[in-house]
Amino acid sequence: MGAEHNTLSKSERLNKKLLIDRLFAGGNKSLLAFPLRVVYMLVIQEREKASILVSVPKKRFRRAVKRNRAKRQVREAYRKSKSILLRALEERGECMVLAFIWLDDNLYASDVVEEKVKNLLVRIVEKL
RNA sequence: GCAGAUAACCGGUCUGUCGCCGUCGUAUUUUUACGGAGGAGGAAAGUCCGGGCAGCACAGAGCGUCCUACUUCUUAACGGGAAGCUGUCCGCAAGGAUGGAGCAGCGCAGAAGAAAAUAACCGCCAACCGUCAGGCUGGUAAGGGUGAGAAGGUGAGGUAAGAGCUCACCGGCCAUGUGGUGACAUAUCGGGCCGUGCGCCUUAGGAGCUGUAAGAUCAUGUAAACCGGCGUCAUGAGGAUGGCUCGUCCCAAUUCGUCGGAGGGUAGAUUGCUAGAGCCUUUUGGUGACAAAUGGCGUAGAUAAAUGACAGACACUUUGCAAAAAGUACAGAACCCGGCUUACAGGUUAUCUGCUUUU
RNA sequence: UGGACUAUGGUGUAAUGGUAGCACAACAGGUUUUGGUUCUGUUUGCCCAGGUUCGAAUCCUGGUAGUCCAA
Repeated sequence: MGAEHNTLSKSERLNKKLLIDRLFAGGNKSLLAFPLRVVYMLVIQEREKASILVSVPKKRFRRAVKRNRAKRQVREAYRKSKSILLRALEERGECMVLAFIWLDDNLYASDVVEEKVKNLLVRIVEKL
């Protein structure tokens, strides 16, 4: 696995209820790049270096088609640019859990979303 | 040609790069890697009906409660569908929308109006009283205004005035005949003949409850819940049968303590999970919904939830002389089916209707 | 995913199918030197669209928005 293989398999998705509860319980850092907010937390040891979760509230888009599109855009953007984060984590030997939350009522073009995700990842790496 | 009606169908295509989820094959101890084949809808939506499937409950009868309600069919079933009957409304038409068990009995109907059902306010007529005004007694449903609804309708005869009081026609009801499986239609006859709406009610048919987050298995683990034994406390005939009654069943139940048995919940994994009242072709039966037979097909299975992102080309629509520009609907499986309802850019086919033109 | 329910002035909340009330708020006027209190008056409503009915906030159907429950 490297920068050449920009995969995003099932094991990189966050689906453990306990971890999600801890992530949103409070006290964790969050960054904002409108229309996205990211919440992240360092964890001790997981199978993957970083696992993510994308959330688009039903209040923002009532129709499932638009919700799915927003989630797919964010996932795609993370898949393309996750090497920024992974390299930094590998240097420090730590693991991380992230949650992306959609905040706006409108859809955006894919390149805009990708730019915002990159921006967030770079800022996370800076703050480590 | 234009404008419509009905029914059925489609609802973008191709190429490249990078990915996601099952599955199959090969390699590999596993991890994993490579390759093959596949991967959202007509509504997947709303969750409005009906069923399958699963768990729990369950001797039975009557009543109650709830649902359905023109007829005949269709189906696993339905409140759906088909074909018909009949009333009302819309449309020049093709057609469309919508209602329809029964009326034996009972109740209600604001305001208005004399009166909302064993009708006399005004009016009309007659007798009596009075001085002319009028009063009083009786008859009268033709006229008046109100109202959603006013005592079958129209005409003629008749009468003091009127009145199905009588007659003709129309409507309605009863009986009989004919046609139809039937709703019903139609013909004849008869007696002078039913106010409207809603509800109760009556009749016929039907309905156990919960839902795949059901349920099953595994692993961790042993509770204050369950079962049985023993002891103990107070009460003294009850408890169960989904609302009530009858009937039936239990003969002990309840409190606390103790011993033994059994294994519940939470988080997780696997399963349930996709071959099913399945889809397509042809033929036959049927007006049709649909049914039967023959042949063929293998067709998503996720779980904080995959089926995608980007680029290019084409196609279609609108604007435009052109170049070109803008746009390409509604919408995302969550156990599975049958319907219903709602949303939907644009397009195709068939039959039919109206108008117009030509032959 | 499965199920239950609600929608009435700016806010909270009533109404048996028959004129939509009440309280607070807002506004205007009176009282007061002024403000408050108080008195009088006014304004603003049945989620949307169909249907049943003589008549619908109420009954029925379909939408929209919101709330709750199971986990």
